[in-house]
Amino acid sequence: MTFQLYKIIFANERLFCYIMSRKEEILEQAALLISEKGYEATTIRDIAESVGIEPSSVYSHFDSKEDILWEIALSCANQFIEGITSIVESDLTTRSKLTAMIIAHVEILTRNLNAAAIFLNEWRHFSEPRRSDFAHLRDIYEAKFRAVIAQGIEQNALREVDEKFGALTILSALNWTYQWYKPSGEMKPKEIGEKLAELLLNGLVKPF
Amino acid sequence: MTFQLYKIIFANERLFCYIMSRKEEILEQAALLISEKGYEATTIRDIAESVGIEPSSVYSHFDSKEDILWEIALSCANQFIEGITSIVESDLTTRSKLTAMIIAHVEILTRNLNAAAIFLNEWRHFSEPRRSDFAHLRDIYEAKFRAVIAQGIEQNALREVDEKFGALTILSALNWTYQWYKPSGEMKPKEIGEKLAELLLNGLVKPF
DNA sequence: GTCTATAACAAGATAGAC
DNA sequence: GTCTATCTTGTTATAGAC
Repeated sequence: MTFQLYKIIFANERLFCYIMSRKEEILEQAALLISEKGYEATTIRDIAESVGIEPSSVYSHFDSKEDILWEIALSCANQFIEGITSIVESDLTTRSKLTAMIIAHVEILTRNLNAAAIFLNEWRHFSEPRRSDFAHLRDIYEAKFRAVIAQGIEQNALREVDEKFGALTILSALNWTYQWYKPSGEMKPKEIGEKLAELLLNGLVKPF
Repeated sequence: MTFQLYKIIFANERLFCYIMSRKEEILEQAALLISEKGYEATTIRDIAESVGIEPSSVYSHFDSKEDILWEIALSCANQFIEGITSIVESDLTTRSKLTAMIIAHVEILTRNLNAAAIFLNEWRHFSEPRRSDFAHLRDIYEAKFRAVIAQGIEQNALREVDEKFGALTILSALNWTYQWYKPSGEMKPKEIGEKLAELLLNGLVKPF
C-alpha cells in the first residue's frame, strides 16, 4: 500500500506528524462533504475531486458509495461506545458518572464533528441489514445511559424519572451540539460538556 | 381550480371531512417522502407517483423542487413562531411560560411530524437567499426562548445560566423528539411536553 | 391542469490500458 | 492503484396536445 504525507496536526500543544493513507484521505474528505451537503447530494465525483484523484480510483478502495458511509458511521459508533464504557464500569457516584459520560460524549462528538453529523443524521441511507445493525449499535450506547440513570434512581440519587425518557433527553441535548459547535468558538468541548451536565442534572429553575 | 375529496381526518374525537387541493396533496406527500429519505433522495417522480399524477404535472403547481421544500419549511416555521407568541406576551410566571412554550413546541412538532423533520434537517438544501432567510426565522424563534429565560433570571426565578446556552439546550431536547415520536405510541404530545418541561426545569438530580 | 414525449444532463459504477 | 473512456440509469425541467 502506498502512503503519502498528508497533513500535520497540532493537538494538545504537541506536534504530531501523521501519515494518512489514501483510504483515510477519502474517508476524511467524504465525511466533510457528506456532513455539509448530505449523503445523496455528495457524489463520488465530489469526493474524488476533493482528494485529488479520478472518480473511478475511489473504487480501488471501496466497493460502493454506501461502503464509505458505513465505515464513517461505524467508526464513530465504536468511539462513542468505547469512550464511556470505562466510566460506566467505574465506581464513581451516579452524579459524577453522568457528568463524565456527558463530557466524554461531547468531546468525542466535537473531535469527530463531521463523522458525528453523519452518525446522527445519515443512517437512513443504509440499506438492510446495515440499517438494523446500526440501530442495534445505537441502542447499546443508549442502554448504558439508561442503566446509569436506573442505578441512580435505585440509590436515591436521582429523582424518579422514566430512565428511557431521561436517557433520550440527555442525548438529545448533547447531540444537537453538532449543529452549532464551532472549533473556533469560545467554549471548549470540556466546558460545553460541563455546562450541559450542570444544566441537565440541576435544571433551569432556582431551588427554594 | 379542481378539488378532490382526499381524506377523512379524525382529530380530538371529532370528525373532519377535509377537502384537499392537488397542491396540498403534493405538499403532504412531499413532506412524507422527504422526511423519510431526505431531500436529495426524493425525486419529483417519487412525489408525482405517490400523488398519482405524472412528474411533469407537478410543475403546474411549483416552479422547482426547491420551491416545494421551501413551502413546507416556511409553513412549519410560521406555525412554531405563532404557536408561542401569545404565551411569550402573556403575564404568566417564567416557569409557567416555559412549560407552556415547551408543550406548544412539542404539540406543533408532533402534529406536523414530517414537516418538522424537514424544518430541522433539510434547510441546508436551500440556496441563497433562502438559506439566510430561513436562518433568520429560526433565530427569531430561538430569541423568544432566550428572552423568557433572561427575564426569568432577572426575576430571580431561574438560576444564572447563559440564556443562549439554556435556550439551545431546551430546543435541542425538544427537537430530537421527532426522531423517536410515534403517533401510535403510549405518550401523547402534551404528556411528552409536560415531562420534558419537568425534567429540563427541575433537573435529573434529587434536591437535598 | 394533466398528459405524452423528450431534451439536457449528472449520477454510480465498470472495463481495460498502464 | 490510478488513469481514460464509457455504460446504464435516473434526474430536473420543458414543449405542446388535449
